[in-house]
Amino acid sequence: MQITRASEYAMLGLLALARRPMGEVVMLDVVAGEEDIPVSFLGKIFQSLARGKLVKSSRGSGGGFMLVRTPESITALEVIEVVEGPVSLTRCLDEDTGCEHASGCALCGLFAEAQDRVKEVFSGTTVAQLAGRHIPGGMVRNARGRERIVFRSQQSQAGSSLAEKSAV
Amino acid sequence: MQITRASEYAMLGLLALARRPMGEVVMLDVVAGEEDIPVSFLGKIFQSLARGKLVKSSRGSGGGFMLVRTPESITALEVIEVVEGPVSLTRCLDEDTGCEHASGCALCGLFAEAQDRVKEVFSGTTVAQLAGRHIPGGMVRNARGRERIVFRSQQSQAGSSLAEKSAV
DNA sequence: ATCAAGCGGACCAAATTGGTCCTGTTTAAA
DNA sequence: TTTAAACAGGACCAATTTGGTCCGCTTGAT
Ligand code: FES
Ligand code: FES
Repeated sequence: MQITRASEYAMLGLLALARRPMGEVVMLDVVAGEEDIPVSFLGKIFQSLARGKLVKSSRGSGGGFMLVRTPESITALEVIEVVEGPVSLTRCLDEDTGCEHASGCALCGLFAEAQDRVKEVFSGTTVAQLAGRHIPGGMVRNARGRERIVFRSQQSQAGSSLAEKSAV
Repeated sequence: MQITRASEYAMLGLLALARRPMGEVVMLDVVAGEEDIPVSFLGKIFQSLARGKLVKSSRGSGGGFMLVRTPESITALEVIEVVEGPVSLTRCLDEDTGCEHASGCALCGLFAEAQDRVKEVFSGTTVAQLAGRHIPGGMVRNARGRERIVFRSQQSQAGSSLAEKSAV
């Protein structure tokens, strides 16, 4: 269950759609600009999202992407699995390759439990919930070299040294 | 928090030591043979374990490795962090590189929660607990091409198609 | 017809994974 | 005091994954 940039970008992209009225079509570069994601990479990711029936694409002038399901019905786990495939915390838990050490291996049980916990977390969180918590892109993003405007998160993000940099 | 082979081998290696009377010195190739791990790779891993003060090595004839702490006191999390370093579920949670999207990002909170859950699981399990559940290597291992002797795990490992292959 | 968008595949560099191998050093024992 | 057994450490390696880019194709609206 490794979370790569692709999953993160997918989630952020969906959040950008979720912030808008349901059914609104948004162009790729708008989303990419809003969340500061390389547009060509986001294109790839939204292709997966479209294949996974989470968004619908329309081509040509006036085209773009829209949500096909309500943000409340899309869980983070779905998003991750759509973009990363059926991933697992370790190769031992992988469906096809499987565990070399057979069924007696205590580790498999431990790993499986840990994986279940993270799946619980992700399947218990929806895009809508995240959209509610998310401060829209333009305000917050670091943007790889652009100015950073940070205001204190309502989530306790303990030990973050970002607090001092506020209001710069 | 990606679990690679190194972590798995480290755990299995420690289990091999934990099965023996405390303080017994075991050679690398014995452990490797017991758990079916490439001996040269296991050597590397045990170097980390030694640096992490989980095992002590002695060189020369009659040398090998021994536990320096009781199996009850070593948590799975410690082992993983010793061999993998301070790993995180996603790069956004990485200490140094950090999160590009600053403190307002709702995803960070989600990822952090998921990561906390898996850390809970791993820090709540000791080598001793696993050793109790683990069927010793020679009986169970698949051994990349060697014969496989499987008997049903006492852990419910649901959906495992291995059951049919029992007693082959 | 034409232009604006996404589609899809080829391609890419860098990092990581999962090792091997060789040259030490240390230590016990012949 | 050799000598052999065992780990230490570093160099090296191939395969895979990650995080993208690019370009030509198709689709759709005007
Ligand atoms: S074999 Fe990898 S954990 Fe059981
Ligand atoms: S920036 Fe990666 S999750 Fe917040």
